[in-house]
Amino acid sequence: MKENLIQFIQQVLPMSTSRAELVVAKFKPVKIEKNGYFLKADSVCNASHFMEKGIARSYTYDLEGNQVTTAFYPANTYASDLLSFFKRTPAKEYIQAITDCETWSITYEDMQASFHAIPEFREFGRLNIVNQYSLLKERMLSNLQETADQRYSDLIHSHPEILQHVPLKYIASYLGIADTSLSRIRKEAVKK
Amino acid sequence: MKENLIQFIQQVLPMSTSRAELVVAKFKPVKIEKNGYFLKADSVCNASHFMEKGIARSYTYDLEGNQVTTAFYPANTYASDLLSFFKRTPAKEYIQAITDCETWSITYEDMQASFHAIPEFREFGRLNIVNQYSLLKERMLSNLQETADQRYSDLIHSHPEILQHVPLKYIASYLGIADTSLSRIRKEAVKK
DNA sequence: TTCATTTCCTGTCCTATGTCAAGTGGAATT
DNA sequence: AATTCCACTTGACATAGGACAGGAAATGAA
Repeated sequence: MKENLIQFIQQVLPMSTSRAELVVAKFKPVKIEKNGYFLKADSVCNASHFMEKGIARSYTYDLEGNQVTTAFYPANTYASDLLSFFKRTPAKEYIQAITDCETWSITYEDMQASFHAIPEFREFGRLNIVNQYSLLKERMLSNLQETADQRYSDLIHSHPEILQHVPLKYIASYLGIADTSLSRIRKEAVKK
Repeated sequence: MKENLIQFIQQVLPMSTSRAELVVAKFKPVKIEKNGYFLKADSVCNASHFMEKGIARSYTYDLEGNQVTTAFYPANTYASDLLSFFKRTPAKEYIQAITDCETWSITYEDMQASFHAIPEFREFGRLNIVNQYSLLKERMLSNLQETADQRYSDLIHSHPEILQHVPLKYIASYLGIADTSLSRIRKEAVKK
């Protein structure tokens, strides 16, 4: 049942399958319907989710009150507000299901307990955060250095499933451009 | 001697000063002269540094071979290539002293040993990474949503010491703009 | 079905920023 | 002192992307 999660963990930190089964023991299956919320802003993120099926996104609001999509979470990625989860502070973001989703989820308490009991778990936890940090850094660099059409092209090549299910306006704000601009970029891209 | 480091740690994770002294025990003083390197690309980051004095920056090269400054590390911040340090992989970045620097530094081996021995240390380590992640996220959002002159203004207000010591071209590439554009932004800013 | 809403595309015009080339002043080198 | 760099500025022009308004197409509700 938890093969994907186990594989994900072994990819972050190689370990025997028997150890990995210990690590995943406290993850429980959760289903969230399309448009439902994993997390709402101003509440403390109490669970951390591995995406088994479906696509979610995180978003927040800018100063003018517009929604800004900050990340997409397709299957086999890890969805959580790290700051809120680990520091027990109110989240600044919403995490919402774009399609029906199934996850393996673990609460803060269970994770802390497992961190204490299972050295591999805490090492996995640390490396998982470091990986997220690294992905974010690459994304920031690509925002600084690449043009919007390069970033769009990168996104749909690395995660084509996003294009299938996600409204373009979400993708536009994720890329940091107006939805009209994305529309034009797509028009140009078709020509090539 | 290590007051600043101890204060930094207690700010990340409140704990008694006696516990904090355990945590900082393995940090050693290091001096790096202006233009010297904390870390070079392609080597594994073997030490993690708390900036006691001075300013450093990290940089990498873009596809056209231009240097891109990715971060500044003024006093009382934590300078390290997290991915290289924790995953033991070759760094993609250089970390260079912009002025003469003094740091408190710890090796990977000492940190791993202390992680095992001191629960507060590993909790501090995790929260420290989470904080870095959160700062990076805020920076990415400001890159997406704010104009270059807003970002410049944010930077010099939050870290005025950077402007004193750092060549403008480094600041420009950090902000993701051409140095000529930064020059014009500064001209406009003077008027206001 | 019909009506309302949302999503997406397109045209026009505008602004922020990039590119390239030239020039100034200061610091370092000889 | 003369020379060479380097950091920084400035001007002219080009371009990516934003703002706003209008309209087509898809979606959802009644």
